[in-house]
Amino acid sequence: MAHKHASAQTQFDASLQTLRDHRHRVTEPRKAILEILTSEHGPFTAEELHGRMKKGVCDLVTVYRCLATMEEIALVRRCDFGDGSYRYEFNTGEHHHHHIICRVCHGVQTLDFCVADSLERMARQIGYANVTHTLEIFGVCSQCQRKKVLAAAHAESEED
Amino acid sequence: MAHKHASAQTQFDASLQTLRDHRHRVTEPRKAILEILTSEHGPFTAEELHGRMKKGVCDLVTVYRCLATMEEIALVRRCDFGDGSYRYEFNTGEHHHHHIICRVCHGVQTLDFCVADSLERMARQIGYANVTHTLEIFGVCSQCQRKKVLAAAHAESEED
DNA sequence: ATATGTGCAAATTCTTTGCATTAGA
DNA sequence: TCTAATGCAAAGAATTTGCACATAT
Repeated sequence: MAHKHASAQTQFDASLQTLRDHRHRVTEPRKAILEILTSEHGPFTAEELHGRMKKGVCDLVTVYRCLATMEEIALVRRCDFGDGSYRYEFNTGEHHHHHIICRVCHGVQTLDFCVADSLERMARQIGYANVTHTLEIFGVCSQCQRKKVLAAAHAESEED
Repeated sequence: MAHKHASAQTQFDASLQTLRDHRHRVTEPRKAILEILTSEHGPFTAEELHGRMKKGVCDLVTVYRCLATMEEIALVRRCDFGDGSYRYEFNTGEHHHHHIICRVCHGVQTLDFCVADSLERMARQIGYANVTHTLEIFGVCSQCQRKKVLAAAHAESEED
């Protein structure tokens, strides 16, 4: 229980090895992406990742291609927050978690909670193999609730 | 336990009322969409819905607009099966369920199982209001597993 | 009567693809 | 060396928007 996450450095090194194991080359763009994903928090869109890289490391197209490759070998997981772009996060494998997204401010919080076991067990029971899942939770965060209450106080004619 | 789902007709009628309650008009395109969603199974893409409607009822654009309106008032739920388009299903409210999608044949099966309670309770505990979630499960269905085994038997040089 | 909803066309946005060039193993 | 990876430009696909016209309430 001391430290349940591997260090970012360890994850980064392991991820490069995973690339090699799958006969994929360890290139600058791939390292840059994995560097970010193993050291920073939120899941990122391809564009956000590209924006976070040092200028000129690679093209946005390459980011898309790298992420596709990484998803195939389960190095990253893809999330959908429902706003039209996909987001990617490092796949820690065992230590699975989910996000709760505020529908108002779009803030993201990580939930250290996962229903994977029961879910995937059930899927296997009905004959599925290689089971994975995506789960996102949406709500309105406490801060945005407060703002809403204030706004409602001002214009109280809209509450149907 | 006799019949836990409301009849399609009941759901349809109630959905029209929900439109009225929100001061939205009950139009032909909206009726056509709700007709399909309350009577047919799978979640559908905007294009699939449009294809299922009688010729000439409305434009595809209108389907998109109707679905957006309906999602806002929680008449429908949007699902993402990870293939680039969103799918919509009638939101039965209480009786929540999920899908398991075969990654190979893209078949969809409904799971009469939901983790909503524990999830949403947890989200509320940490201060979120108006909590919802999306959950999709992916796997390889038994039929596709069988085919894969056969294929592997033929070309057994590719297993890394 | 009139604001809301719709059709058509065109724009936007995200993501993918083709092909010549570069660079890891 | 030699195949996999990348850059650039352009295509593709899903969804959204603008504006004139139609239609529920």
